[in-house]
Amino acid sequence: MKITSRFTVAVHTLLAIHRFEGKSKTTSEFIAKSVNVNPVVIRRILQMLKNAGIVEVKAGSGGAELSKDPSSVTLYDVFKAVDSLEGELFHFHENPNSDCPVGKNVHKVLDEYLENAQKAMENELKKTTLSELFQKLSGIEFPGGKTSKNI
Amino acid sequence: MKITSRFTVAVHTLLAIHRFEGKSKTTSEFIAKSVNVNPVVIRRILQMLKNAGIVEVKAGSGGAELSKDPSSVTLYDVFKAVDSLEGELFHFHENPNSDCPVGKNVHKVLDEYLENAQKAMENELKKTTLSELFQKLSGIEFPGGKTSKNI
DNA sequence: GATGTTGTAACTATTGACATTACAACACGG
DNA sequence: CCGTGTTGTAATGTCAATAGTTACAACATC
Repeated sequence: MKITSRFTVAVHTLLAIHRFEGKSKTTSEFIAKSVNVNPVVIRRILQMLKNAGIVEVKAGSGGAELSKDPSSVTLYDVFKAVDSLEGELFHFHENPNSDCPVGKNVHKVLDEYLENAQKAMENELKKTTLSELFQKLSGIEFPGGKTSKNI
Repeated sequence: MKITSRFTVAVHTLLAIHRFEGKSKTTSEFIAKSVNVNPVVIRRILQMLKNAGIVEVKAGSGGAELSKDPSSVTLYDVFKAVDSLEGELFHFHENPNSDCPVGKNVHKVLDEYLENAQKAMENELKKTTLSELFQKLSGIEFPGGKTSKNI
């Protein structure tokens, strides 16, 4: 039923990369401690985010940073980068019986509505950018209105 | 990543119950042949649909029928009946480190957007009723505009 | 070159969906 | 009221996918 935790881990990772920019080197091990998973899981996700052009990862020297303006990266972009293995949210049963009028036509009847539902979800994710999330985190951490730079 | 096939199987089942009303006894075995799964899978799903008040199942004599006006049952109702085990579409990683400013606040930052995305999907499912699906199937089977009653 | 990190493969553990078998409970026709 | 066919449900097996873990070569920087 559920969408992989890779998605929330990826967002957490991006929040951490931004939050600790200039303060700590955001290695896979550092991020892994914040998320509370194995560092290899973070490396795999960083790799996917890199392939999507969202982050740069520094092999050897260590650490990762954003490679795009966070106001141009939406939750949908992150979702697609790490979690859209097959692209289909709903799982249709495999072999409806084409000798039955229902089995023969069930895809024609249903597919349209399933696609629309998935798109509605994705469009909602498109509404939120990373910079909004960064600001929201900042607002929670520093209710006085300061940014994390002002510690 | 995917939502269980129980959902599409349930819709298929409801389509079959309606399509063969008065023509064939829609036993779990009959429906199972159309869907192409084990009859027990259908019985379990019929049970869930029964618990949701969507169908009546006749123990002993066999067969199932709708127990609600199909124009009052939406895809969302079916979805909730069979697939909403925990209610959460997204899977948040379990134990973000509360000693880290990101881990401590990641739920406060993200939850709202995840809920909205799920609701957007669910609201889209609420737009479609069973009677629309029945009509659409009929339109595909009988492009001349007749209903299945006119075979 | 020493050190620390990434990139990635290989293997394991765990979970969940679904298939399958089995059988008691039940309804109805004869 | 018994035989037949069906449902209701438990128990078990199978399989795929996620995620955890170990291991190590490739790499960058001092």
